Amino acid sequence: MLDAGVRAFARSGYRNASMDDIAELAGVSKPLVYLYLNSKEDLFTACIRREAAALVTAVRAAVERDAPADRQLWSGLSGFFAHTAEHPDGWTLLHVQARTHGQPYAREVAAMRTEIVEFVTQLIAAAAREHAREAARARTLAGTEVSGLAHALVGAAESLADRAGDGRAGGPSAKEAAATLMNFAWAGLGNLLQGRGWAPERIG
Amino acid sequence: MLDAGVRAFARSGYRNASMDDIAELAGVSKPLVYLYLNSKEDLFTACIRREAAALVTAVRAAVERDAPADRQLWSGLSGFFAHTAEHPDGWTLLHVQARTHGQPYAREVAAMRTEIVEFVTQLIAAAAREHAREAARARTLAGTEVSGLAHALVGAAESLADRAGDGRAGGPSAKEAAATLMNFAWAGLGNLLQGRGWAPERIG
Amino acid sequence: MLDAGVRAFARSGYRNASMDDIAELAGVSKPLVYLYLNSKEDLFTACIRREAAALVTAVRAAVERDAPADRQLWSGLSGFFAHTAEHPDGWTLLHVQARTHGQPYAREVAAMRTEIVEFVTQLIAAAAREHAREAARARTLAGTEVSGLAHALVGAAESLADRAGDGRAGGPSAKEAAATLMNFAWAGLGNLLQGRGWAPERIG
Amino acid sequence: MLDAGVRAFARSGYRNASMDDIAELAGVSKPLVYLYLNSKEDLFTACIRREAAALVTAVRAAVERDAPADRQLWSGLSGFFAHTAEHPDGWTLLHVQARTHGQPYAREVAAMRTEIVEFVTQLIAAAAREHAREAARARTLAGTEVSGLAHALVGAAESLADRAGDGRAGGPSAKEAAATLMNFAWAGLGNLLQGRGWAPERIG
DNA sequence: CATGAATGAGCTTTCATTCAT
DNA sequence: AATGAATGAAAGCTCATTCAT
Repeated sequence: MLDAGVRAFARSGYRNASMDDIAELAGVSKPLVYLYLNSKEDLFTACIRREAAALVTAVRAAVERDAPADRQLWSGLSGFFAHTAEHPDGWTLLHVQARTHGQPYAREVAAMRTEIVEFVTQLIAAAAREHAREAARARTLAGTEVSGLAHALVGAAESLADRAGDGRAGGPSAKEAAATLMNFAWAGLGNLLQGRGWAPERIG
Repeated sequence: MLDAGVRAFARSGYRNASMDDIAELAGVSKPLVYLYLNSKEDLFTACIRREAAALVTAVRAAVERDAPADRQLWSGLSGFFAHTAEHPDGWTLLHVQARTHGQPYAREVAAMRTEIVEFVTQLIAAAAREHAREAARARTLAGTEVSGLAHALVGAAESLADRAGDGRAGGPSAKEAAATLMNFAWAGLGNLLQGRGWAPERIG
Repeated sequence: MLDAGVRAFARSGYRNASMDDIAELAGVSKPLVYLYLNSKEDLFTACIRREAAALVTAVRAAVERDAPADRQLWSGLSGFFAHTAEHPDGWTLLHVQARTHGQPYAREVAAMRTEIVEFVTQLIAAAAREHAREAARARTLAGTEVSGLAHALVGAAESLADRAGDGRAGGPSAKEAAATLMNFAWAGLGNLLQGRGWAPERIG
Repeated sequence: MLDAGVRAFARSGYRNASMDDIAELAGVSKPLVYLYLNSKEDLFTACIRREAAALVTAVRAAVERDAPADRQLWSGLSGFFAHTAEHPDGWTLLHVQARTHGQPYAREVAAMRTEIVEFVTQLIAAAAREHAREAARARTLAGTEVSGLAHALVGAAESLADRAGDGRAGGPSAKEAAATLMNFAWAGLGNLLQGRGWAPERIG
């Protein structure tokens, strides 16, 4: 029944998907939907929560604990791309629809996002510590720098996931996408740690 | 009058924003809205077009022509973040709402996005050429690599712009966001050019 | 200006014809229409009155006074068919549109119709008197009989006029239509006068 | 529910009768009307079809098969007048409203009318054959003459029915109206068959 | 005298939501 | 537990009508 909701909401949008459609898609009668999920808003919330939980769970399960930080990040990204590719409706629901319809829903996915960003932040911090052990003149990163990188990384990942779900099959595989992203992000991190970050020095 | 449309659509979504609301917000009567913009769909299209044009214009104006490629990219990003921060409703309209409601609108912003991605692609290619002049053992980038980088960069920028418009003031300034992104992407470009990309195989 | 009204009302119907259409058709601005004819209802009424007057005038002018009654009737019918064929919009306005939209307008054309029916009634009565002078055993007609014939005659004439205006050119000419009608009506009158009317005698 | 539609449409006209009015008249809520009859147009069509079928059925039932042709015609006319007098709204719907509002509806009643005209045509032809058996020097009628007579007869009948439905009680009864019409038309037929038609040339 | 600009009111249609069964 | 039947409320759109110029 939630399946029907996710699918309908993802494909038609919250307003366009009617409760009739959803009930029919689920193969049950409309009042039954109301019995289990009190209202359209509640149904939408329930769908979002389920998809958010599924996504977080998938990413968590994909992460190779006890591996080096970069490897953990890479495996997490792989898991993320694999899950969004396998559940395009769920991803659309979270990343497109939930954001489109005001506060209660947007907050719901914002919470999930924060969770992921924090996880990435910790990985980056761990990587920085690892790096510090190995390299001599490593500098310490400010919190905002780490957080900035994490946000950018997550943002780029979301973008790639959107692009993959655009319907054109034959795009990059989940692991390829993850590798592409690591190429950019990890290099940036390394440079930053060695004091070779990019800066608009030429400005007054 | 378009202002009212942009604001209402951005905040309530296309379906939820009623023509009554928009008319009231614009301080005019509903029939007047229909007199100037023939239908709700036309109004939506007009809003999207205006905001897309404004954004592209702003970015174009911000780019420092004749500067080195990285500097051009940075100034363009700064302009982008400055504009989206100053016009959060316009940005939401383009990036969230227009994508949510079917083909005609999505195509409109897809065109704008393509324009920007191509611009970034050219900058990256130019940077690669500059780099080739300076560094000895620079390798040539494949077209897909450049394009991949451009997409990731634009995607990350969009994400950061979203975050900035979330309403929580005190986020990073436009220039800081641009610098973060440069750090994220430019280093990746450099590493790629020197054949030092990240790859999962290196790890256990 | 009334021309435009007649045409628009006849072709689109009272509700479908908008004041915008009419003003544009008349080549003037809408407020001007309101200046001369206070409202849409007044405009409609004015159109009906004009067309009714024109029709009655045309029929009156066509009647050959001082001729025998049958000849008068025939010439009147000819005039009627000629006028309705030449002014199909006017005829539609009177016979279709005015009847469709409630009391005030329906009454207007009912008055005109009454006038015509009375005229026909008098002609029939005159014919009866003429007949009485010529034929020996003529019987006197009851008022209801005369009136019934007049009504039927006028009704049949209206029907033929409708059929003629249906757009298929090449129908019978006005004079032919009038002759056809005379064939039926006058014979019926003659038979009645000679006591050879049709009656359901066989019923109990 | 169709009753309400017929009544509202007949009295107010298609455009003037609002779905609110109809729903209220039917004692149900507006959405229910839309549930059963999909749109105003469909409701109108359904009303027309029902009334047309009812009228045709009533006329068919009234005709005394196996009686002589004139008797059949008379009984059919009686049935027609009786039905229209008993269902004035239905008659108005068919004869006034359906004709006023464009092709799909007009066609619907045109079909019914054709059916009736053809029935009358056959009766007249049968009468001519009967007449030929009895009278010696009967001439054969051309098809156009028969058809013209049928059209005129039906047209006159329609007109008389309109008059009866005008609301003024005390008009002629159904049988009287039928007799009047028979007098009007049957005599014409007889004269025609005997070559004694009326023609303008006979006069001065 | 004539009009461009503006609106109040109403119409058709849809949909989330609820009872009686 | 499950549903067919019904509705209140609202939305997009149109049009007769009026001022300020």
